[in-house]
Amino acid sequence: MSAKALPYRPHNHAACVQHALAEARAICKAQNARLTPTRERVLELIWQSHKPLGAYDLLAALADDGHNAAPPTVYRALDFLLQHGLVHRIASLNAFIGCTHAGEHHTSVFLICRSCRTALELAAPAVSEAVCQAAEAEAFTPEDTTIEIAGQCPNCCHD
Amino acid sequence: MSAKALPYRPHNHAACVQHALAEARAICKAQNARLTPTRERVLELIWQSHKPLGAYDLLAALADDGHNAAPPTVYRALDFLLQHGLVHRIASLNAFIGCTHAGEHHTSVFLICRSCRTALELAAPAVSEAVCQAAEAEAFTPEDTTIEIAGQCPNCCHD
DNA sequence: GGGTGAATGTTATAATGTTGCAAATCTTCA
DNA sequence: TGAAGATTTGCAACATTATAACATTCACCC
Repeated sequence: MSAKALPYRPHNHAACVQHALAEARAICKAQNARLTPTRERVLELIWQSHKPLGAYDLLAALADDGHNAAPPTVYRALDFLLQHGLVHRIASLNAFIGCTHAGEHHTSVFLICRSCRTALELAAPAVSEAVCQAAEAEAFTPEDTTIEIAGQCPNCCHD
Repeated sequence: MSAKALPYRPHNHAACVQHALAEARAICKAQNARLTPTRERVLELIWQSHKPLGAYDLLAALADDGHNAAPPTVYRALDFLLQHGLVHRIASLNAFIGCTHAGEHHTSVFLICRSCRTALELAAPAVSEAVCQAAEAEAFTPEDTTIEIAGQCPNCCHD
């Protein structure tokens, strides 16, 4: 990863997935959390693309595996992955995507293309900073920040 | 309105509502849009508080009015109000709130208290600016921006 | 190898949002 | 006026997203 692996550019996506899984294993080990087969499989499925996936998409994918799962199975796996910072929930889409900054404390900004549905996660410290200041000016204590920008990615933006 | 009518401070809320309704009528007139009784009633209900309301809350409130409405009634009214910039949707809550900057072009930031559920809408130009720059740096064309900060408002924040 | 807590399976249901079509209402213009 | 056309509403069914409650299985630890 590192250095501008833009999701909408061609790239070795298998490596992307492998990297994410390896990092997840390391993080879970460090936190003494159990990355069970179901949880790992859900994470892998989420990483199959850079497009956010719905819980029921994941459910269908598990069904294709032969795993006859019910909704709670997926939601529980997602809760676990969210809790450990391995995936993010995209509120404006009711969907989930792999975290590209797992392990680091960060406030993410998501650029979500309405054409190809690819989502790019940015750390965007300047945005975080501005948000914190705005909150502080209102004596508000931020706990959780949702920043999602829908629009056109460079690939899909034909003026 | 104007000059810091903070929603979590005591204020003449009836005036708040009246102001919002008057402005809505003016905006619709100017845009040649029909603010029908149902639409106006939904807007008024949304303005009953500074807490975002769910579509089914509105549905229940309409039922209390004696208006035996089905979900599409509410969702259509909400679509209209959204389209004309009279309300906002809070994606992280699946809920709706009156717009305090109706008529102005703006990217809003919402400060949403997890304790009292009050939501404050800010114009926050510095945040908008930072977001635009982050998007531009990725050659991304923003169309719609969702910025929602959950946390504790000054009233509810007891260290 | 039995006790304990975590994880999963299973069934049902809640909450949120949409589609499609018919009836009513408003607007327009001859 | 009054009929054509467009907008709005009523209504029934359904689709999607998420959770509750309880039983069962599994992993771990002595």
